[in-house]
Amino acid sequence: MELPERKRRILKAIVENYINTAEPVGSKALADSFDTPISSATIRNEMSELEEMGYLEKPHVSAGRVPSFAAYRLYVNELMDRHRVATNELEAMRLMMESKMREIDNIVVSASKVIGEMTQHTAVSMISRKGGDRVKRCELIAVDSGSTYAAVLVTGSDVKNKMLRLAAPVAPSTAAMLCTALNLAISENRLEYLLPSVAQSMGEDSQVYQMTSDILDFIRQTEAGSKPEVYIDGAARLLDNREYQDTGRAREVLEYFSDRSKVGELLESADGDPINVRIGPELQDPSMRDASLVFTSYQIDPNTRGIVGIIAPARMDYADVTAKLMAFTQAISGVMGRQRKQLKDAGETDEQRTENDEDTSR
Amino acid sequence: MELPERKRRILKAIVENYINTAEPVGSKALADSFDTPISSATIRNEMSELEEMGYLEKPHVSAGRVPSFAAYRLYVNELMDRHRVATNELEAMRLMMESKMREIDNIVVSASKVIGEMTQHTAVSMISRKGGDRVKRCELIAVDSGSTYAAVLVTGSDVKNKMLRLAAPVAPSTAAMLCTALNLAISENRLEYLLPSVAQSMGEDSQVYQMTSDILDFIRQTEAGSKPEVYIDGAARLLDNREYQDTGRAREVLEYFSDRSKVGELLESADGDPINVRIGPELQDPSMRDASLVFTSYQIDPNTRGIVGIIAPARMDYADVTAKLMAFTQAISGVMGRQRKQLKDAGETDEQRTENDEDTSR
DNA sequence: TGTTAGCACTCGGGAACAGTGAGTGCTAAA
DNA sequence: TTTAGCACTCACTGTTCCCGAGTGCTAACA
Repeated sequence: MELPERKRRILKAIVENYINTAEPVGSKALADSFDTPISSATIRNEMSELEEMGYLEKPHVSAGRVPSFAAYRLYVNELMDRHRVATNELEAMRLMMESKMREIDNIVVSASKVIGEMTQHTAVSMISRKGGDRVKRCELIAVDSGSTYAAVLVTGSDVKNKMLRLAAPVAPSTAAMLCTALNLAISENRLEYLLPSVAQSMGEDSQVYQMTSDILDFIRQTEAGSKPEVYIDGAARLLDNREYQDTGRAREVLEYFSDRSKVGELLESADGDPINVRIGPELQDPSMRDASLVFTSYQIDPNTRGIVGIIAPARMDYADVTAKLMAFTQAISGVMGRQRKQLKDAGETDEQRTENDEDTSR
Repeated sequence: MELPERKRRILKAIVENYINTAEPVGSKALADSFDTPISSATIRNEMSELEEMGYLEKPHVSAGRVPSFAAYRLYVNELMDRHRVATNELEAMRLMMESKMREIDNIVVSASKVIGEMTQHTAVSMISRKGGDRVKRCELIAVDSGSTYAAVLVTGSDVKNKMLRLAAPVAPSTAAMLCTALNLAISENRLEYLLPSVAQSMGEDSQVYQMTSDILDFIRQTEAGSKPEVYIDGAARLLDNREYQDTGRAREVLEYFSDRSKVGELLESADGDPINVRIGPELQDPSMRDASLVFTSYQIDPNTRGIVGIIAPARMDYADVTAKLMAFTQAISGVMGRQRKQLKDAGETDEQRTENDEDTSR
């Protein structure tokens, strides 16, 4: 059931007005803001119908109307102007990205910083790896005289290391043997037989047994996929919004933020859309009831993608935020794409790595 | 100039009263709270003298008095009862530490969580390494067909790795040679001659040159000491305090928190004292003017120490907080000590690693 | 039939105001 | 030196009142 044009225009105006002022909007003020002359009475009629349809709410009888969550949803889906970011803003973002990427050695952190500063909202950012990376190889490196080793795991796209502190030294030659056995087990995909066999040959009390067990744990952990790290930038900016002037509310949300895994789950839910918008109740969490999350994802490499978004009151400038997020994704994909392409090209021409490449890989 | 006994008792009572109620304390209420009968008029006289001496302040003429920062300082230095933590609380802490240490793989995070939950304040925690760790060895590991290597650096106490993405493949044998050269240069302490010599033999455009340069950067970076990671737990708890009901103030402090390096600097300033207390203006930052920081440090290994503390309004229960921090340090040093001792003992008896050991090294 | 003008009604919020009570400083007596 | 007494201050609270923005309804109008 399509909303008639005039209702759409009115609803859009109400949402935008409310986004800007955070105050219930009344019929009179709204009538004035239209260029086509239309009386406040007419608007009142339309409003009361929109209210019946569930798009508007009255805080109390003699106040104006406030958009419902359904209204925000409709606004985002159909009403909102998908405006482009001004070129000077784009330029600013590009600059910001460049400087941030240089100064901070992590794309996730940079992403949240850039988006946070651009939108002046709380930004969240994380990296999501598709599937657990299979461990391809393992190296053992003696750190000191032999009672500390570092286990280094090589996966398809990453290298991880972990210190193994042993209760007694293990000879380098023994470690080397263990390493060979491990790599054999890895390549033959027979990891589960390794521990029993070590137990048999060396005994369950041996340092080697302990070591093997630790390494296997480490491998399992790595393949299970590390819990993704979630970064949050500018949580304090939340307090700038009228809806969080009440410390109780603010506390709830900040508390929610501090449980990164919840935020991470939310972000993981990104579907194929370029921009995902979750409004208020759609976030499924009471403490976030009057907030919205807008986020997008970008490819970092074939099985890694970054997700970045902002969390702000449901009354937020969706048009602005989505535009900025889009611009960001484009910019970053540009950088990434160029980098990947370079790598390929370079395979033939052996040309020098460029500045961009260096920035992000650092 | 020593404060007479009665003034001390009155000041102490005022501070403690204010800590509990967050409300200006008046002469009458205070007189009642003393067991030795003493009239409110007398207290008024004493109070007005204490005010002259700079220990008390009046929010306005007909309110009670509020302790000044100087009063807090005096309270912490001389007046406060250094009470011990109740044994059941100690037990709770021990349990908490055990579970946290198991579930979170990082001592810094655990420390802040435990202290944060114990005190119900915002906890900060970091690790500070004495001096840049010298790199002792370097390994190169091929990740894929040769265009990606991982550089693994071994320092006295740690192992770090970093991916080197190359524009063109480098043969494993070449990498091995580079590795040997690197280790030679490291052991002979002649790193600065390496790059020029690679340039000469391989050319400045070569992948090996690029690789060497990246590795040298990485080494330099590692030896310079990574910027310490600072963890903050329960920032939202700040909002529970009356002094941060005002969102403006709260925002300032949260903003301050988000700049970890500032917090880190503060913590680094720990001197030899078991407990450090920085009250209000002593924090040297306008946004922290009415907050205090109480922190302590504990040894992790010979040149690594952990620092943990809490940030809360200047009106905080110093006695409680310091006691809890002390208890924490003791507990953690106990764990660490046992671990170290075990390592040594184990050298002779080759006994199994214990649970504690495993917990913290994970 | 849809739109508009007019009107009575609602109700949150701000201003004005008075009363309360916890607090103070001062003075004079114990 | 301490204390009782007293006058004074002033934040805070509750009440009342009024304003005005906003609504719904009705009747006139295009």
